[in-house]
Formats: sequence, C-alpha cells, structure tokens
Amino acid sequence: MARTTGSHSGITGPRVQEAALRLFARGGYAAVSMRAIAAEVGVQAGALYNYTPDKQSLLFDLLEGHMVELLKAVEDDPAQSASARLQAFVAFHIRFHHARPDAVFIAYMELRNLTPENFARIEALRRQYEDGLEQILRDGVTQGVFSVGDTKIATLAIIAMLTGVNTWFRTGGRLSLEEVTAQYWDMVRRAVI
Amino acid sequence: MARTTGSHSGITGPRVQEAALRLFARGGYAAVSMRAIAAEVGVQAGALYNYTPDKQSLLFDLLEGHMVELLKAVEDDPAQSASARLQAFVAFHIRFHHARPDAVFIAYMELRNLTPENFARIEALRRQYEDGLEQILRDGVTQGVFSVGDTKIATLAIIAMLTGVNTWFRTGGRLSLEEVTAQYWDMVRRAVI
DNA sequence: TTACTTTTTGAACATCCGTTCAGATATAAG
DNA sequence: CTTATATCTGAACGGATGTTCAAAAAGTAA
Repeated sequence: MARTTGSHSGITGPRVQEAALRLFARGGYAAVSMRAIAAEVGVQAGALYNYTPDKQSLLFDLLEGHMVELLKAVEDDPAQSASARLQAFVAFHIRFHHARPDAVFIAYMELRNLTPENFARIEALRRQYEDGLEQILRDGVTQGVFSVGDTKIATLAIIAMLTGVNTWFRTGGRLSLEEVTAQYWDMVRRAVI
Repeated sequence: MARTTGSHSGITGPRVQEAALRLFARGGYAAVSMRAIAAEVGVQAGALYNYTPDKQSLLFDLLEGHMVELLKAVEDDPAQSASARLQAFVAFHIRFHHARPDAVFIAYMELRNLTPENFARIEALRRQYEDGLEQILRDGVTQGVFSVGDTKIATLAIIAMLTGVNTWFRTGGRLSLEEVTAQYWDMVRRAVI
C-alpha cells in the first residue's frame, strides 16, 4: 500500500504542526522522534518530509509562528493613558498565553534546541514584544503617572510574573481567569504607579 | 586497560553529578547521552553506573539535591516585621538562584522528564518553599501591614518574577546584582504593601 | 478509460541510545 | 609480597534515531 484514502496535503500539513506542538510540549524536542509525530498524525515517518525539510525546521516554524502571532495580536493605543495601556497589556498577555499553553511552553523551553541563527531570529521577535511593554512604562514615567526605577527591569519582571500564570492556572479551579487577571493587574499597577 | 591512575570514587562521584548538571542544563535531559556525561568526566560510559543506578536517578538526585539545599538555606524569623521578612526573602531568592543557574534551569525545565513518583516528590519540596513565602504574606495581611487580594497568587507571582532574573541577568552588565535586587524589592514591596 | 500528479509507504542507511558485564588494573590491607 | 577490593574498560545487547528514496496507491483531469 502507499497513499491512503482521503490523504491530502492541506489536511496533513497542519496536522503535522499540531502533533509536533503537542508532543514537543509534552516530552521535549529531543525526546520526541519523527516516528512519534508521524504516529500521532496517522502516517509513516517518511511522509513528514513532504511538510518539513527536517526536524529542526519543524521546531523553528512553531516558535516563529507563535511569536509572529503574538506580535500581530498585541495592540497598543498610545493615545490612551499609560495606565489603561498597561492594564490592556496585562489582560492581553494573560489571555493570549492561556489560550496557547503548549506554544508558550515550547517558546520558553526549547530555545536551546535551535541553531544559533534560528535562536537569534526568535530572540529578536521576543525583544520586540518586550519593547512594546517597555514603551508603555517609559511613556508612563514621562507623563509622571508611573514611578519606575528601571523600565527594562520592570518590563522583564512584569512579563515573567504574567507568564507564570500558565504554570499553575487551570480552568475550573478556585478562581476564574478574569479574577486572576484582576489580581495580577492589581499587583502590576501598584508596583509601577 | 581498566582502572585508571588516580581513580577514586570520592572524586569521580561528584564529578559525574557536576557534569550531568552542566550538560543537562545546556542541552536538556533527553538530548544528553550517558556517553556524553562520561566523556565530560573523562571516563567510559559503563563507569557511570558505579555512581547512579540509571539516568533517571541522576536527574532526580540533582533536582532533589537542589530543592533540599534551597529549603535548608532559606531563613525566616517570624519575630521580625513582615516587611523585613519579605525583603529578606526577595534578597535570598535572587542571590541563591543567581549562584546556581544550571540547577535552577534544570529544576524548572526537566520536571517533565521525571517519573510520576519522582515528580511528586520534587513538587512537594517546591510547594514547601512556596508555603514559606505565603506565610510571610499571610502574617503581613493579618498584621494589617500588607494588602494582598490572594496570598497564593501573590506568592506565585513574586516567585515567578524573581526567578526571571536568572534568564537575563549577567554579572558585569549595566547593573550589579545588588542594584537589581533593590529594584525588585521596590516592586515587590509596592505590590503588596 | 487513460495519463498525469500528489501523497504515502516501507525498507534501508549509518549511527546513536541506555545498560550490562566479564575481565583488567589500581589501590589498600595484611 | 600477597591477597582482596574498588574502580574502570571495552565490547556487546537489542532497539531507536533522522533521513532518503524507489515504488505504489489515490486523486485529478481529459
């Protein structure tokens, strides 16, 4: 046998990405074999190479796709007050990351498995995202509504704090995501205002 | 040939742990072979099994050792003010983690490579550490000096924020570790007081 | 039906994996 | 020096690894 009934590139391609994302997040890049990804898709290992030149590209494409999506989704209206912009950022970050736990996990864990060139490209995208938050903090300081010693440190501190939600929050727990977001916003607000 | 000149258990044992720590941190548990660890020590792969029953135990012992050391090193004097205790915790956390970047990295990244039983044991130790901070926050709230909506969330937020220092801070950069610590303490203080 | 393209199989490649163990060698003890 | 023990080597085990590719099957178009 060879080609299976109903096989189609437009279907298998995304399924390969999804399977790789899920398995990389669960077991780690190095621990997941191409055969395991293929089995998840319901295909033999050789067929994966119609959709990726190699395993490394599979990882990089996932990370790059995640970062590009993140940068596309984040919004900032400099016309609004710095406080409102910061609140919007906090809510956005928690919501966006909560919706993609696997991609977020991989984006933080598998950087070391990228080639140096690929690593640099992902890092540039991450810095771009950080710069968006730092600009809000800078504007707030300039306008005299924020009191922040070092905006770069505050940026990294806030992002680390917000991303941490993903490590423990589970839907159906003691608090809703909205309640959690309110709590984090309260802490962020007091930390910088 | 077999036993090499100067070979000794008291020397090789710790060297195996150190090599495993360094290599796991750099490449990830799954990506590091026993042969690579052995090469780092300057020994053949078979010799490693004089010091660990298997690769899994090597990882678990590293994580458990790190967590036990962390719990042993953290100090808290309930007789002091909640604010002083919190400041001491912030300074301790940053200092302790900065001194052990590899162990910290592994402790956060390789949990998924532990067997369920080993994972549960490490998680229990981590929770114990978190509980120490939460107790400080609770006491502060009880004494009316802290204003925290949810002490559990605040605990996780603070720890995530502080641990994040390890991902970017490098000695010799723009700021000293003391300056960074002061900045973080400022943010933590304002977030909870 | 026929001709052509897209997609997948299944086997093969060389290489690496964790782990075991008999035998060899260094160290320590008597 | 002899004996015993601790330590390490080197080879071997079955199996898994990423990747390639000719051949086969399914889909598409006439």
